Amino acid sequence: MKIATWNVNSVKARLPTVLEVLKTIDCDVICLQELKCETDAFPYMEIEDLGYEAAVHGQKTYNGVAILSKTNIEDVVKGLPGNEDDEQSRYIEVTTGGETPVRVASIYLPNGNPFPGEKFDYKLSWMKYLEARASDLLKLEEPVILAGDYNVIPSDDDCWDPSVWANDALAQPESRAAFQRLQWLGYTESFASIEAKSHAYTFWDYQRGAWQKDHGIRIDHLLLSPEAGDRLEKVEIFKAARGLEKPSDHVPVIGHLKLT
DNA sequence: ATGGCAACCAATGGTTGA
Repeated sequence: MKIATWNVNSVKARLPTVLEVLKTIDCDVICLQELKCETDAFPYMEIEDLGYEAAVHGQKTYNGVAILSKTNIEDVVKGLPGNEDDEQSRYIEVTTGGETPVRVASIYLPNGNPFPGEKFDYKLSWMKYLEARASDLLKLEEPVILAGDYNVIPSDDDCWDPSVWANDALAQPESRAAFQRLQWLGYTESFASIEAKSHAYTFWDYQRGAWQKDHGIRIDHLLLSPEAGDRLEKVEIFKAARGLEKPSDHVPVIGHLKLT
């Protein structure tokens, strides 16, 4: 199984680009974030034409997450369980995969800037609910994949210049600790576990020529339960997506799992 | 000199993102 996570930064504003990239990477499951459209406005037809079923949790203007799968999607959960009062569409979870079912979540974790402040508090609170849900999902003892834009730079080696990010919500010790706690629960951070490369990025700002200078950060991650982590074969960052016309500022991260 | 980009909604600018 090939599974990807990708923050598209508006599915409507760059639909041709999105469809082209999805065709190129040809994954079985795709987790999308920052749709910036309401659930009913999602381009279901175009996505179905590529062979995908779609589960969508959208909202007007901001946020919005989806999971696309080439096999049947079941047991859809919209919103982070336990955090039902959250009005922002940042979490969707499904079971898919056909004969070898996997539980998959598409996550758009709050940015948290400016730090410190209310938005940072919201980020940390959201991460606590995510940790509780992640813990519950382990009890399934099945392959679980928590995929998304975590808005966390795990270490100083995951950005081009730590000093630039020192006061940013994405690199705060509290953000990193909350991300680390997911791994202490038993989840494997795919890229770090088998690529072990520093200064590999998944996001480059539109500003200041960040892409041309390779001033990026690594904030899009695939976290795997033990049942999925054992079957991880390869992780790719589809960097070419950032060089296309009208690109998203994020690129897809793709995990290859050998599921029997 | 401390910005510079892009999307969105609404409106010819403000908000948000990372």
